[in-house]
Amino acid sequence: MNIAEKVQEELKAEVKAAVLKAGLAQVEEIPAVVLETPKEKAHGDYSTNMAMQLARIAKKAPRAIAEEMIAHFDSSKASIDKIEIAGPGFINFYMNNAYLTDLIPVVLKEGEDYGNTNAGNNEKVQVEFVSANPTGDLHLGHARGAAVGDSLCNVLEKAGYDVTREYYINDAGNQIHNLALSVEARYFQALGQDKEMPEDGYQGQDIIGIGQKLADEFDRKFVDMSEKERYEAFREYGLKYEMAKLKKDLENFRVHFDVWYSETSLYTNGKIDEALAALRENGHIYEEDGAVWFRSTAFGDDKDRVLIKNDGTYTYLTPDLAYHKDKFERGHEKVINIWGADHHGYIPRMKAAVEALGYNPNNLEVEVIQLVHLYKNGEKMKMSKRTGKAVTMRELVEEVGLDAVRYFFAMRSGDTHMDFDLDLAVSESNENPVYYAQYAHARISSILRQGEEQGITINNEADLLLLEAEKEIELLKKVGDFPIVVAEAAEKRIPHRIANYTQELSAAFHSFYNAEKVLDASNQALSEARLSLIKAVQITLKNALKLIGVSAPEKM
RNA sequence: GUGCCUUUAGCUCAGUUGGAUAGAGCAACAGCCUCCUAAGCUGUAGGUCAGAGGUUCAAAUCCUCUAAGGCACGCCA
Repeated sequence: MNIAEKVQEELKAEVKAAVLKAGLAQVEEIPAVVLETPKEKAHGDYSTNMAMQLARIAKKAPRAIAEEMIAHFDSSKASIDKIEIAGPGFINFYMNNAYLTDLIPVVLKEGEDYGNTNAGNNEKVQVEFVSANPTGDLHLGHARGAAVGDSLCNVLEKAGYDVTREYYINDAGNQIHNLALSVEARYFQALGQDKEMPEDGYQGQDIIGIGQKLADEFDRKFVDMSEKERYEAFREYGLKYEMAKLKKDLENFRVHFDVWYSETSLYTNGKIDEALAALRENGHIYEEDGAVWFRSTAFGDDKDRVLIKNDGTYTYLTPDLAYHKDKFERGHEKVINIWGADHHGYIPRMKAAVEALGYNPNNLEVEVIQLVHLYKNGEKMKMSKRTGKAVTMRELVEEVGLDAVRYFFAMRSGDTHMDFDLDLAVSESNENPVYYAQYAHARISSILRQGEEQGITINNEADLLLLEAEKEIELLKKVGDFPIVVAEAAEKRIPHRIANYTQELSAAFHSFYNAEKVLDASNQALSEARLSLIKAVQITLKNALKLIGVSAPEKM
């Protein structure tokens, strides 16, 4: 348990003890102790609303209850300096902040592990994200999903969950069929022959590129093949090419997957049949109009869903539910899907399927990522995937820079519609929030370098109790919050909380930097203590930025 | 028409167990570099938390209704 958490736990225990000693309520009546950090510094370091919560149980006025509680407080036990009653009945605690200096050696020692907790209890969590069809370039929406998904995975890992990152490759359905036909058309076109694109073909530049590449490399080799052979060749080549590109783009986006799960494998290894058999056995399947249906309405869906079309092929849902069955069979306790907003209507049927297959639908969590609108020169940019006009993830990164893109997406909760201001993201100025945190890191690095030049370095014997200025204490508190923030972000699946935190921590540092000088040749002891402090800040900031996939530069 | 998401400062957004005077960045205004990076700091101004009811000691937060914008409602994926 980290230090800040420990202090809070002690305090909570004392609050509870005081209620009991004052005879205000029975043990089982006491609500969970809520400690919060008041927005106003004047309201102390922590406050609790216990007195107000007890008003009904103890049948007394909140302020009177607070009085009695304070009378029974053992201040020595929980590093409390002063207690006050305020407002309608808040009890404010002013802590003895000496404990905070204990934090620094811990951070320095843990280094990149600082912030790790076992809040997740090693729970096995599988996160599926991006999972874009391998039929074209990743676009803006995928970039957001990738950024949010990756950050969430990082946060979960740091908070002690056992995370598997997974990409579901839709390599079996209609879209691959269309990909093959699109490649074929582009190939013939590259050879100067007339060939129309299929109706639902992929118009993207990259497919034109494949056609050209095949023409350059193999010339007329495919023209002479049988149609079937040619189709198979293009299908395979197109898929391989697209997947390689996808993986590379994601690597360049600092996103890594543990498992690339092939939809086709569900066909070949019998998982689809197994899933269908399981549903049939449980009586959730019926036939009508020549099709096989899943009675998903029995599990809260608004209509039943076709699993096998009357032409004998599966709908998209069928392999996907087999995939989800497999996710749980592999022992994942929680399965998290990160889906684009355009798929949100799909959630009830997948939850229904999970339940029908015998699993708890609450263990399937779907995080919906809302659309991104790109703005340039104050105008909204129009885009369409069908015509291949969408801005790709690669273009976005090239234009804006990776750190800025990751940061912009990490800043915002995934479930809000987002406006992405290209001009702001591109600007290398104080208008761009990504530099705020990076600049803090670079500044610290610079001070540490200069300290070494001046012979003032971090010293394990430094007297950290010298750190008592207001800005120092605030900065230390922020550093101490980090493990709690990570755990909260993980539990609530809100990775944007981390981006938020980097701003808070940076703000505390910049403010400290302007108020106090770190390197002071005339005060070696204080300089050493402050060096330790900023080193701890640097470590924390770097760890936080790493969680959201943003680099921590030494110089800017 | 039905379901889901959104609506908070001029703009982009935090506010995720209901708490005290609703916050940050940008934009605006006024200051701060003989001093560790001014991509910074300090201060000022800026709000009917879309609207109306309700729940309670207390609501931006929970419930109901209304409005506006977005997305989805396929034997497509």
